[in-house]
Amino acid sequence: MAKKRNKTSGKVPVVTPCSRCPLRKIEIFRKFTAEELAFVSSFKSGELVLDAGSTIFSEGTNSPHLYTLLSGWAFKCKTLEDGRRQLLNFALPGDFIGLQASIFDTIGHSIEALTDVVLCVFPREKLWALYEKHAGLAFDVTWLGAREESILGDYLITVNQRRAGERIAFVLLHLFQRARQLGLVRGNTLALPLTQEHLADTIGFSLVHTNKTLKQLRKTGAFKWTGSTFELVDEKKLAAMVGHVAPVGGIRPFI
Amino acid sequence: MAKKRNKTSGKVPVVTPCSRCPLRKIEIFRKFTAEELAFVSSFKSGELVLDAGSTIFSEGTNSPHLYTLLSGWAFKCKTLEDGRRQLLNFALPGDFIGLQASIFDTIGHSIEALTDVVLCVFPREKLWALYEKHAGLAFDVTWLGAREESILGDYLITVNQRRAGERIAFVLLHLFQRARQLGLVRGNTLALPLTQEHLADTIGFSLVHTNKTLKQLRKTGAFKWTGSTFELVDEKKLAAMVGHVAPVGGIRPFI
DNA sequence: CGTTACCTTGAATCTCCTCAATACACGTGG
DNA sequence: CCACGTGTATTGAGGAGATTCAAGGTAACG
Repeated sequence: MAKKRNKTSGKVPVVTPCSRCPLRKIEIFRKFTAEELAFVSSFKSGELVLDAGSTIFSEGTNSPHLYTLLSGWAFKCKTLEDGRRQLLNFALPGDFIGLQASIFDTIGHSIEALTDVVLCVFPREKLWALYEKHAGLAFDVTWLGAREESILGDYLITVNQRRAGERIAFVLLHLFQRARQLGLVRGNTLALPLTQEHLADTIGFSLVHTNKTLKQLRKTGAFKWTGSTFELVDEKKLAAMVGHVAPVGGIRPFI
Repeated sequence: MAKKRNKTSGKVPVVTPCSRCPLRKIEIFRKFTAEELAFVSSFKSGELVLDAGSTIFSEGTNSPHLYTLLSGWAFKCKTLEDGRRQLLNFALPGDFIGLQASIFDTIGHSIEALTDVVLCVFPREKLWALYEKHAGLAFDVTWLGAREESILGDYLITVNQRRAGERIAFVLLHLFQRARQLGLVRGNTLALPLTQEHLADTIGFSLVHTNKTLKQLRKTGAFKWTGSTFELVDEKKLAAMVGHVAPVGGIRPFI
């Protein structure tokens, strides 16, 4: 893990200015007005670089900061007394992290880095100024919250009503599509930084059963997944297993 | 069902003005400033009265209206091709209905009235004015969205990681606590307008298994539930079965 | 008094879980 | 270089938990 750090540590001292944010080039993100860009630039107070496996937020705590994910993957999860845990959703570049903490003064889930990550840091106390001065950005924040709700609803029905194979197909397709929107897919191949245990905790099955179901799914030839390399061979076939995935499409804000 | 209508039909012609909204008296709702109250009053364009069983929103559609629930119970649900369905969350008086439709231009779930309901109607097109002129109310909208997300997260872990008995205990306790906050509980008794089938579709079990598990739970004596009357006999005992329920507490907005 | 909606129960079956063991890749220290 | 621990993936066997099918019961309503 220490070795991995080297990959990013060279960039650490230089904070990416919002005007040159690499995410702004991605077409699914909406364009800012000059005023909005100026505000967001002043809103951003720094960057946080963390290793894979780090905890970004702990369930039940609070923080003076809000984050957006600039690069890397993370996931939100809740843990039960006896150690069972549930992954709630994944965070990919452009996603907002810690909204609940700002709004309720305590966050209902932990957030953990799945890969090395870079986070943009915003002081929570200025969120109010955003609402007062930039209705468009305020609307964006609501949009991002509503999107989380929408994704959780999709997870809830998938994970509660579908069989093992369908659940796995849903999660894989969902993540692939989100990653593709962000330009993280080359050809049909994606660096998918999940273990089977993460997947098991997402769909609510034991690791063993997840593994056995995955074995069945691989036989269909719809995808290949070895190590951290995921290749979607036949998207339609995978989609057919799911029933339907209603992606939250359209142009989206990213702060 | 037609008979039930009589109960409310006398009130239909008279639209409750926001200044005399009965919900405003309930202490968990935050107080409006005079300006906010005036804006909300002008924002509200009418009331919609529907019988139990009516569909308020259909999955995948849109509407020129936003609603808040003034009285009665409703639930949000998603349906699969083969008819399996998943209840996502319940709506009680003061809850916002149709936010997703306003934000994404299409709603990801249906909403159905569980009892006869009265809804306050707001024109969607004025939502933007709310964001521009009343940052406080805009923040409230975000708050309500984040609360939905928080509740869905609780459902997701409960329904995915806990056993049958725990799931049922969670839902019953959750609903009881929400209803109590709204003054719907007399003594320890609540009019709970759910069937066992609704409960089954909430927790993700078959009706048969839900019924059998419920039978076991009743033996503990923690609650009584016959017909639409629910009595919480021993709250601590019920809470102990759940593990924990983290209620989204504190003062809340209602538009 | 028949219909409808909801609740209850039993029996057979299948899905998924737990326990347990093995295999492989990787990095560490001897 | 090899021995070892650690994290991840894989496989088998037996059992608990949930499903489905099927039948009956009760209360409300017209």
